[in-house]
Amino acid sequence: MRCILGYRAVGVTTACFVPVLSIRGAQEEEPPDAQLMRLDNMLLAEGVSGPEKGGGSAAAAAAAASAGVGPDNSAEHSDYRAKLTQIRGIYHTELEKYEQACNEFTTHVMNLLREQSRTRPISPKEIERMVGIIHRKFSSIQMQLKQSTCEAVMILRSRFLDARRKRRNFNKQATEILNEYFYSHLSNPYPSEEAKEELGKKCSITVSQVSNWFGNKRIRYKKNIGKFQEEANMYAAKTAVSAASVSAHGSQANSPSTPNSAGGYPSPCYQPDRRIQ
DNA sequence: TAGGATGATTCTCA
DNA sequence: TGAGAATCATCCTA
Repeated sequence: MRCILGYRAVGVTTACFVPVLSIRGAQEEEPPDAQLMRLDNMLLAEGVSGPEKGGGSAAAAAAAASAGVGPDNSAEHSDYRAKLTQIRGIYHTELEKYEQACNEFTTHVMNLLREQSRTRPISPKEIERMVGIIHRKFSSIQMQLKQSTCEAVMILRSRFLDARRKRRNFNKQATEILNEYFYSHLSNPYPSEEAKEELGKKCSITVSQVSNWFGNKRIRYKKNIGKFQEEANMYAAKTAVSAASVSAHGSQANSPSTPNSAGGYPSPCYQPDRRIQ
């Protein structure tokens, strides 16, 4: 029996159905359709069930996206996708096994009834009822499989989100780059998507991390301008020196990503009277 | 080890 | 949908 993150595939043998083939079994309630539908929808949304487009990993990628995970390729993300693919694989294998077992068992029971029909009369209704019982039993086991799969996906997802919460401080160079951009655009510290992408590349972080950083920075700057004054002056001076150096050499102004400073951003524009409102 | 710094998440609003 | 604000969780340093 395989186990991923506490997910155990429910094994199936025909033996486990023999004791329940009784009239009492026939009177058991139908599996709740609403619950089954919810499980089906969830498995579909998670990319576990449903049509497989471009392999399980594609479905898992879609599921990762549905888990609020951007299209980055971090180790955590690929690990998440790999585990989701594994869950998907097990789910489909088990589902096939159930279907096969169901068909085999139905045939087996039909044969038994045929044998019995030699000694006693068996009506088509009775046969139909037996087949119905078998199918209902297998359906309830399928539902257990779906429930286990949903649980496994939920556990995987929550662990993934927990992992994301664990943070690492950006390296010094990345913080420098972000600060340089922030203080040189203090009058409008809202980088465009392109700028965010470029900053992300330079700092080896994702675009959403850049957005987070700027969001945090704007608020924290606004809340305590006094505290950041020194930092602002430092970066302003730094950028001014870079700009002066560039103009002295007069050759780097056309660099694609470094329009006005060695840090790659426009000339310093730190002006105490032009800050975030 | 306490407290500040910092990245991430969530909620609200325009 | 992006920004602001509050908050959480972790890191870092004295």
